[in-house]
Amino acid sequence: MKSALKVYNSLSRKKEKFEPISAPYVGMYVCGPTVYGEAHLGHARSAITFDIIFRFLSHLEYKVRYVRNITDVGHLEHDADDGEDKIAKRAKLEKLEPMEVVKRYTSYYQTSLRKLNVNEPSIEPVASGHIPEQIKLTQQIIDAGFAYVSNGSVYFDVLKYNESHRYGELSGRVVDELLTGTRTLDGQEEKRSPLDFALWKNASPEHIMKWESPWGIGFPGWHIECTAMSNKYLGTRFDIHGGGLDLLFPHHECEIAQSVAGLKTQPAKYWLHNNMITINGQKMGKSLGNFITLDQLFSGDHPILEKAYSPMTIRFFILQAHYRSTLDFSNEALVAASKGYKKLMNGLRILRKMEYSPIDTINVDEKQEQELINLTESCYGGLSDDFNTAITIASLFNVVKKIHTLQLNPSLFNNISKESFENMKQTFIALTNEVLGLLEEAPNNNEVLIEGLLEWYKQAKENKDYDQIDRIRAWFKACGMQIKDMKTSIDWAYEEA
RNA sequence: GGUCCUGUGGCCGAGUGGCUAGGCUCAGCUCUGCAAAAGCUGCUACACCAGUUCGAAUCUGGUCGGGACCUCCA
Repeated sequence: MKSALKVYNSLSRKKEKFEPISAPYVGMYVCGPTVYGEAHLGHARSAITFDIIFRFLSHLEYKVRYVRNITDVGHLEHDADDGEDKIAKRAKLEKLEPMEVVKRYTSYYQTSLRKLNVNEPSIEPVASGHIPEQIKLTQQIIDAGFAYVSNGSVYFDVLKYNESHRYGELSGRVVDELLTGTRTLDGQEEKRSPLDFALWKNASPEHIMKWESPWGIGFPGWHIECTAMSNKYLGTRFDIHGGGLDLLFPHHECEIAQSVAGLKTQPAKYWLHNNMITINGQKMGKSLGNFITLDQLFSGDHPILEKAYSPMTIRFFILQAHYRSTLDFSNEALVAASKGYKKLMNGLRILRKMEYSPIDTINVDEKQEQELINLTESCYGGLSDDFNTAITIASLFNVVKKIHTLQLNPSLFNNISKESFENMKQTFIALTNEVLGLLEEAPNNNEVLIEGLLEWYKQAKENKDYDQIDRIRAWFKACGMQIKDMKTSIDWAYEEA
């Protein structure tokens, strides 16, 4: 199964066989969020996409080191020149220390992802914690002759780089075309070419977040952090680099250039990009202001939300589409996802308790046996084909149908072997829980259930049905609770014994 | 304007030369104290035009529509 895994590589624009540089080890770097605002559905898609990849590779027994960064500095507003640091801007706006902003939104992001059952990456480095590495890498690029110092800032020399390499190999862009299409912006005088991007920016005195460097006081450019941190934790060359499709250009293109220029190698073997979530046909994003935060989804507190959607519903919704397709948000689609998710969980509940139990002599029917085997294998087929969770989920639903059939007609067990049943059961549970990360969400109406039981208890008391009373008390006890009989009412309490 | 992606049934969404995707919705049936669940059946699916082919939703060309990137963005 391991050898059959195929992934779509944005660099080659083809599906390729997945062969790690040094199996069984896999290094994966994914661009995480800039923590200057609440995490939204788009963040969830990226996180879940690479969570699945992380989980599936681990499931295939690769030893994966998954690095996902937190950008807490260096992201500029507007354009790359006279823009303001996003974090600093937000900090001013909220009258907070920049690190307060970072802390708040980092924890918001992590908490939301935890609710979505996204596993934590192996390493989650922050840009501000890697300033020396970024300075060092910048120096290496200067030394290699691909960057220049200008007015206290350092810029990557795109045209120079393009003489010996190809700037645009990932995004399919051509430098000449980029030049003609470039708008003239203010503050470009420092740069030799408008395509040049900052590796290090000179900080003005009022700038809040700044560090010392060989070129004066400043802060790192946006693209350099990912190259510096991926290099630090995964080496100069690693297996997978991921991120949102919107990061492909210029961010990932620049990463390649930085790595090739400063570290003399292509950073990643496979480049994977998840597509966007759209709302009314348009990309959901910060810039358009049409995003829905994860908390809003969970609480339903947003004008366009008709109701609240549980984290697992969101996860299921995202997994029902392939990660490279755009996925359109709508209440209707979310409601459908919610029901589909519950159907899958109901199947899981039945299967968990289901044992191989033929009622007559076993007489394996070749056709039914093969059908069951195919059903089980098709569940893997989806994930193995560029992590196509949509296909895997469709297959899982076919298994659910089979589960119901077996539950209704246990005599069908006679026609299948124990081995293939157990294999099906194990596969279903493993893929659903461990790989897709879809867990059961406990019903949240326990209060109602307890009230109902107390009502029943009261009835039993009135009827002096002591057997019934004892039984109900035992149920409460089993839940760490006890019933309190009072003169005028009945209530429950936590058992203190 | 440039580069790229995309258009699938009431809705969402896989597929990519011949084989039922799947989920949700709606209608009918079986089961059923009622209901739900489950099962079965059905609801003019592949934007349009032309071509390649024994055969195309799937390949090629064109038309129309939608989107992404080119500026911060998952």
